Amino acid sequence: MTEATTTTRPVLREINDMTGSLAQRVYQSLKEAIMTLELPPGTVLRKGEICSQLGVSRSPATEALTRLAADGLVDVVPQSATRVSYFSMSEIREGAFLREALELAAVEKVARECTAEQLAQLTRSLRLQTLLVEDEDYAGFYEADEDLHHMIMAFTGYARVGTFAATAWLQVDRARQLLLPTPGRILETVEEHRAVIDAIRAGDPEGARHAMQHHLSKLIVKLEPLEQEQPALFRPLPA
Amino acid sequence: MTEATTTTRPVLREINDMTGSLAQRVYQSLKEAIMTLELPPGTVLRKGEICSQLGVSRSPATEALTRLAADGLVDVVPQSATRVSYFSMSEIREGAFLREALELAAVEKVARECTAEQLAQLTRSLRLQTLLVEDEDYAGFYEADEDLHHMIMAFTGYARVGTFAATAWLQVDRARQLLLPTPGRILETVEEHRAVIDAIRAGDPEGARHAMQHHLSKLIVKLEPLEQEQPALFRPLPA
DNA sequence: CTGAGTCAACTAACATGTTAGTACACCAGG
DNA sequence: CCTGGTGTACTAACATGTTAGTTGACTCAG
Repeated sequence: MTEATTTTRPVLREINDMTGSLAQRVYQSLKEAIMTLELPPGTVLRKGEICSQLGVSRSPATEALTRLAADGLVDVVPQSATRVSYFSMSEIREGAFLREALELAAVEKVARECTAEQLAQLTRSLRLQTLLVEDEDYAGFYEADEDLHHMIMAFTGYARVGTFAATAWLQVDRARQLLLPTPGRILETVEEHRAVIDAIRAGDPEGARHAMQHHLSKLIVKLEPLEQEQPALFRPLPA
Repeated sequence: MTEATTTTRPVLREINDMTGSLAQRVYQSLKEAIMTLELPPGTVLRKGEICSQLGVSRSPATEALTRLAADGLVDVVPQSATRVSYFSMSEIREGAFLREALELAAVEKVARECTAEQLAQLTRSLRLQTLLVEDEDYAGFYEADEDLHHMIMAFTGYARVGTFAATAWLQVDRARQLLLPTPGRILETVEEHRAVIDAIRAGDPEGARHAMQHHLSKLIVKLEPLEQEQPALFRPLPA
């Protein structure tokens, strides 16, 4: 009764229905929970808890934590503790900067050498987005939005660009969970996407670049106030 | 006498004089050997050998290999073997693309908001390069060259940009070991650096961007012929 | 009441034992 | 000679035991 139960709850997704090595699965499970804020910043991750909750030994758990540390999603205090990393506005800005650099380069390249089939896929995605907005299906729109961006990066022909961008984007994406989608913003988003795709269709790299830059600049503006609104999620000590 | 000694040689740098955790040190040691081609592509890395050569147990060795796999420097065949990854021209092009994207964004930002002190540091680096060229100190020049690029990325104020760029650049940097520095090229390099810094000094982001793009484009041209010249180092099977 | 010093409990880091998947050599059959 | 199956040796992946560094609570002097 009086015991102070801390974090021993079914927060982690079951790993049995996942694919890959155990370490890979544990990593995915933890990453998901961190990104959705089910494991909020500051949460202490104990190897023992992870092992018992997911039913694995310490080896895969250790590897998972190592990878999360590399991603910057957890902070390891040697010999002491591992915590979910706090938000940091400077890291969020940095992530946005990196993502912008990569995505602008990508869209520029795609505008220069996009095939008809690829263009058709982009156009199809845009039409889907329009439909989802009409249906007010926010979750679906969110997914279609991400798909479009992934598509553009995939069309560069460089497989790892997407991976890199995703890693760079982690801090931004996590913070984005705190933003509520508004109908007005979503309509704007579709129009911004349209501008990007129009420029790609026109084979206008410079135009595509600017359209994408305009699109991406909208997000960071929304994120900036978070530090004031949710100070608890941000680094208590800017160590 | 007749025994076929494979790879059991003092290829790895001693880890005792290094800092950080054992895993970190093993990682550094292996990475260094791979990047300098002392461990050429295709070399099989056995945990056991690494352990005995460096005098550590399998845990830190495993973590090191995991990180190298994440860097794309080794290919792990599950349950079977871990090999130093082969060169791949498409991966090299991809690395160059990523690095260009990041460095152009960086130099653009720096040109926009560079302080007097930072500009002085850049100018100093350029002067040093001039001296090193006169002395025909190629190794020193190589280092000064890298310093300049790191400096520019550091001046963005974003700590991880450099880390990201370094990771993206790994394949390119490894391939670069095969290029012999020529006096003519080095003189050109200094001039290209000068153009970049001049544009930064002038507060001309667009100009700095183009100067840097011109500079970076020179390298990939030199790398392209390598696939024909050293086919053994490239992927035998484009799996 | 407050501060430094001590110590016990807990953790990550490291070492080692165990399991299971892979690849290669060998052999039987065509 | 070549092909397909089988078995063994070897590896990474996983589990578990051990060590050593950190933290925070407790003690006791000021």
